[in-house]
Amino acid sequence: MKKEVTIVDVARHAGVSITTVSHALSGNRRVAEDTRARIERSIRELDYRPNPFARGLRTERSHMVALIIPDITNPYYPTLARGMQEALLSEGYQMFVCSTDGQGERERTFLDDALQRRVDGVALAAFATRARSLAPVLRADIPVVSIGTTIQHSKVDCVRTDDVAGSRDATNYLIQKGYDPIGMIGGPAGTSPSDHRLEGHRAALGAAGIRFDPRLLAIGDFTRSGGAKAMQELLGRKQRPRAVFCANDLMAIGAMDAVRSAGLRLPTDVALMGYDDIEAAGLVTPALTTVLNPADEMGHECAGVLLERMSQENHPARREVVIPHRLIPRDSA
Amino acid sequence: MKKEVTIVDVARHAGVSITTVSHALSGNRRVAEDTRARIERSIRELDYRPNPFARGLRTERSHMVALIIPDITNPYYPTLARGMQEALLSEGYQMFVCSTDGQGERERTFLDDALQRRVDGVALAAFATRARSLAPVLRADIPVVSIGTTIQHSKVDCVRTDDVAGSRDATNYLIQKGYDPIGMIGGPAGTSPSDHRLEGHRAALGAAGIRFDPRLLAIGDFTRSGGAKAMQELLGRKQRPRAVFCANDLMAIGAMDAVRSAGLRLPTDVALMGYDDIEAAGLVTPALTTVLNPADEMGHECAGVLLERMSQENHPARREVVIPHRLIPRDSA
DNA sequence: ATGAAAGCGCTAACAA
DNA sequence: TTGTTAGCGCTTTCAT
Repeated sequence: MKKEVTIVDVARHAGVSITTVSHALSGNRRVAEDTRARIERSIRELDYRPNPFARGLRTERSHMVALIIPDITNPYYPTLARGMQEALLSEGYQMFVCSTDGQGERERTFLDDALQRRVDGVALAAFATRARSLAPVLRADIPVVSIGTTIQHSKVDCVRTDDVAGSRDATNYLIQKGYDPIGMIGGPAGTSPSDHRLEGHRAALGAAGIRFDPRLLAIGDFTRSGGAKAMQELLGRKQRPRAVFCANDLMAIGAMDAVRSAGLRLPTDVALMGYDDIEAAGLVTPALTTVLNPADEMGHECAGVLLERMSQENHPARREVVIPHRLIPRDSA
Repeated sequence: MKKEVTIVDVARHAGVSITTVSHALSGNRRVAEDTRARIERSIRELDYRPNPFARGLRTERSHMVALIIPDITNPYYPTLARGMQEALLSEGYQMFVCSTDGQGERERTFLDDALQRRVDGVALAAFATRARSLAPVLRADIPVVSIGTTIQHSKVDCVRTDDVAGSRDATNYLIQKGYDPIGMIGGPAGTSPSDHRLEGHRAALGAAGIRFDPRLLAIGDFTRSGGAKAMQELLGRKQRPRAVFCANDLMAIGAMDAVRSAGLRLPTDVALMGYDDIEAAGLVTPALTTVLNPADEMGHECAGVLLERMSQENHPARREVVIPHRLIPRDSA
């Protein structure tokens, strides 16, 4: 294990002080052209890489952000992660991804770990999180962007789609197609995307003069198997829905499984809609009619919002970015 | 922005020296039971979190590892990433994921970034990488584990499945089912998984006394659209294959697309096999017959191998872990 | 346009 | 069993 090259080595090699090397690197003050050239040559020749620990110790910045998501095997999130990382990389930030995999307490664990590692920002796509578990992060003045959910706190930015409108559109689509009755598979109550998607669903029914019937609603956990179970439930009830709007694609795909195992046909016996437009939505048969929730763009926006906050001392006003959704008609409804 | 709590604050609050606090934290030397209790109480009361920069500056360890993968939207990799992170977290390591998205030069960029950030280990699932671009990492004595590919270097561990045997099994399965002729969609030549999967394919044909016909081979890039294009090519050739073994599931799914757009039926006109058993393999219609390449377990093993190397000073012998594969018969062949 | 030097918060060698 | 202290490699204030 040979010794690491430090700024001292570079300074000596270039015949300047370490101060000058530091400034040549950071651009924080003017350095004569030829001096800078000499320094750059030394850096190259010695293969010098500034030590991030020493740097961080002084500056209290890690150039790291944490992305906390509920389920990395839900293809929506890798796409989001990629969009976000793309934008961060170009500004010299790295990102680490924490998947809580449905374990609520892991969200706090991850938040804690992020704090401990002195991340410069946090993006949170969380179901279980209340503002309370964010308290330590906010106290540390670390920028937070909430994905998909508005968090009521003056310092938490938000990037989301209009879930209410998206679900209204979806349900309207089913209404216009003439399906009756129309059911829904929602997410756990109290999590914001669930609540909003249910709200939009009810709004559309209401506007069409249809009474919302709680017996046509089942609850899943946003996974495929959760969707299957919820669909089984619906199929077992007295009044079986003719069409079902599912709060995400994964549950819709699970619902397909259940419809098939019940010996029913899609979409002849039961029509189905999802939400997100993950890639699998186009792969399944029949291809899933769904609402596009542009993961890639969401990721980009999250990065943008965080970068803005991380770059300046003066705190800009709270931002709430709403990304447009779009209905994607396919074969399942 | 209030001042951070440091080890000095803890020491003062507990009425001991910072040395003792440090040792209470690291366990590197005995601390009297009541002293330790007092320190722990102070830590809790002050909400102290050791500064990783200061720590890293002294210890030269970041407790970070980098995972470099070719394509995060290929569902195989998120699963692998999760398996790996799971195992790392329990040992106090974090991981950041770099998806090169088919851009060969980004592999080097990421490697460089990892180096700069002083990661303690690197897991590399790379196509484009030659030992040469690993040189700086190896020079820095950073443990590297190669995923899926044996890299000829005494210090690079490897975790992989037996791709040759897996593809042999797959092709044998097609032979036994009586399909004839049997084609293949491979990956770019020169990348190890491609080469091995092709090798196994040819071995199976050879053992069955079937001559390998290069006109039954097309090359894709491991993506869905690449698979579709390759399949189109095969369908356009004079001798159309009756069954096609694809080097991964994503390409097999793409091949399905192509078969359908050509107006042919699956598996009646063309049978298809994949490799990996990603979740989508069970979702498509007909469900894809494939070879299980256990991503989760691979991730765990990678973490294990890295942790072992990172934990000890004495360098254990090079390790090559081979994870068993398994054929998953479904409906596409 | 450049340097000298303080100090960020920790670990570990040395001392008691 | 505990404490004193010298750095780790950098940024930045204050000088020149």
